[in-house]
Amino acid sequence: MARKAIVSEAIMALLEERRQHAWTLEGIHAALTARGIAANFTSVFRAAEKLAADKHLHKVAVDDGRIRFELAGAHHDHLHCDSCGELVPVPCLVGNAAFATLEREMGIAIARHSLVLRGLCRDCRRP
Amino acid sequence: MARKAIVSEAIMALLEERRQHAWTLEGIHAALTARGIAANFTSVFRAAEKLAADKHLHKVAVDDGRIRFELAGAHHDHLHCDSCGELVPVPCLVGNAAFATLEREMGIAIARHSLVLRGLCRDCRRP
DNA sequence: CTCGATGCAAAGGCTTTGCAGAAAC
DNA sequence: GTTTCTGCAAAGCCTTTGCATCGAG
Repeated sequence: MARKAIVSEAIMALLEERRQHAWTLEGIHAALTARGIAANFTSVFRAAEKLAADKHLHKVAVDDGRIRFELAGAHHDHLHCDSCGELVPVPCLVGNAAFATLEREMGIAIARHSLVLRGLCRDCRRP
Repeated sequence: MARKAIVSEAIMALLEERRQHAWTLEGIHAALTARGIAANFTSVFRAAEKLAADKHLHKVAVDDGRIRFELAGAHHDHLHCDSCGELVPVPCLVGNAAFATLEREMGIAIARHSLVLRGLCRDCRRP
């Protein structure tokens, strides 16, 4: 190491505070700025990519085309709300047994997965 | 209707021939070109979007950031191969009972879902 | 004439890279 | 000095839109 990774540390600290929230780069950047860490957007991008490469963060893709980052750790899936666009964490619905069966039947190897539900979050369901 | 939707029909014909394949716009465009239908890329984009809006096609998002289109119809999920990048159709692993339980427990409404597995497809698993 | 489909060009949105400067060792 | 992080600017990539034109009714 040759220099203190301020941006990376700030990102990790931010995401630790909301352990299951999935952030866009823009969201991370805005949140850091809001707390007085005026990091450059590119620096946020590079730090987040590095953290993801180092397995500290996960990248999540949803249909709106924007990548989101969240803390690696206890696995969970997501509900992408059709109304407000939030990506809400939900417990994982898929059991290991299902994966093992599928691997055997199809001859594939499953390393991880991403389940994105579409519908309405709790708040948007009852307006 | 005011004019024959040649591009839309060509897209539907193409996707009907490989019912579970998920196509990028670029892939559709190339395939149409290859079979002598020199449609403009924009026209492919608009036709595909319209077909998706009309529920004839589904859009699938994966981590590489490129949207894919496939025939709507019998639901299935996908394996995104870490090696070759193909999006391979696999049978759905999630039961309706699981969704119903989750809806009740979390107060959400689930309309549909997208499960993308990451790992190795059959061909890439044994090189 | 009217309405939707098409083509070409250009703009958009978000992601990614190049390069120079700064900081820790 | 070496290495890594940071910032600014610019490029890239794919998606999307504007505008003029074409074609079927």
